[in-house]
Amino acid sequence: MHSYTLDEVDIKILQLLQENARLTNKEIGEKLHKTSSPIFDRVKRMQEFGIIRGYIAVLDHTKIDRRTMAFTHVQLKDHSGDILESFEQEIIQFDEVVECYHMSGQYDFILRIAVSDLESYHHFLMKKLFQLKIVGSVQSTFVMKEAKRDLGYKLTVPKRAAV
Amino acid sequence: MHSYTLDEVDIKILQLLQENARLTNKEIGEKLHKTSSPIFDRVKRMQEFGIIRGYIAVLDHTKIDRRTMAFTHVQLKDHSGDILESFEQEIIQFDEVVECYHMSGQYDFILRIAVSDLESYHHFLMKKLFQLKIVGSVQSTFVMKEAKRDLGYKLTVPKRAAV
DNA sequence: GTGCATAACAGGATTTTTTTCTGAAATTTG
DNA sequence: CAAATTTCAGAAAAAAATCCTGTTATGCAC
Repeated sequence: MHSYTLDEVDIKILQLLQENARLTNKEIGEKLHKTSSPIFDRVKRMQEFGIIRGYIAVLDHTKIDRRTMAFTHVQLKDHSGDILESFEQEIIQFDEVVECYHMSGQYDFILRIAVSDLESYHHFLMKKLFQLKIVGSVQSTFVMKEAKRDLGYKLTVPKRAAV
Repeated sequence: MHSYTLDEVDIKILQLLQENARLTNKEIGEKLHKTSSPIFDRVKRMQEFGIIRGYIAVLDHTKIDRRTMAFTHVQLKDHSGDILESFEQEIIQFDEVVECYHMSGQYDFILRIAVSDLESYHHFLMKKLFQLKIVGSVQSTFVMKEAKRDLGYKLTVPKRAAV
């Protein structure tokens, strides 16, 4: 079988696991009025189909010396395919860069940067980002408040959701 | 005790759990040349101290009808405290808004939007974001490629990391 | 350095969960 | 409606989490 259509039970399981991946199959089953067996089978199948990509621990970034978060908007001087590729390859090596997206529109890249403080951010700009000669303009903005940061997605039962 | 200093063993455990929260204590122990007991105790303590906030399943967003990702930069018409608060409260209710940050600098808010396609994005703008009368200007850019998306952080042994 | 207090750890016992298996019930399909 | 397939419950086995005990290691005061 090479396609998978999520039903309501799958959706519920995914919603629960997106909130708390440590729920036992029994606990999930109780919420859905089932035993642990079908939960086990469904989770296993969704893993095999790549719907569930993995399970991770979420840390409090304020407690591991990453209090300062910024979005850094980067425009390159040049836009040949090779240039884009090599910028991308270099920038994602830096630990400060936790996310890097190649964007349409005004900016070529949006980076999410997580560092301990402004001094570290300055160091990142000077010693790392600006060292890449292809960088044109950079615009930095800092997160003052995280109003919402969902690592999961709200799910709905799809009309056609074969994967 | 009300402070916690992470040592090398804690750091290693956190690194491993950020990659794969399904590792057993025994497996982690083997990598660190310890039995499962100290791993169990340390993980439990780091949970109690809020260093580990939780465990979540990571889904493939392309397989759950959230293929289109955008960053939406919002400027408000007004900046009184109440206005900011109420915008924030309203915008985070929408399922399309998976992240919302109150920013310093040019934009007041950066939103990460995850939807199925451009039509849905258009719908979000017209029927939801633009309905909030306080919204001044909006600039949308779309993710063409996710070059890097780390949900965890690289950790280093801190000089002083009491929490 | 010595002794004391504390923290870290190994090993084992117990409980809980995962995982596998089997057959019955429900659903789908022709 | 009958056959095929899927979903599920229940039980059994294997593995993991959890708890406990005592020993070793570590840090600290003197």
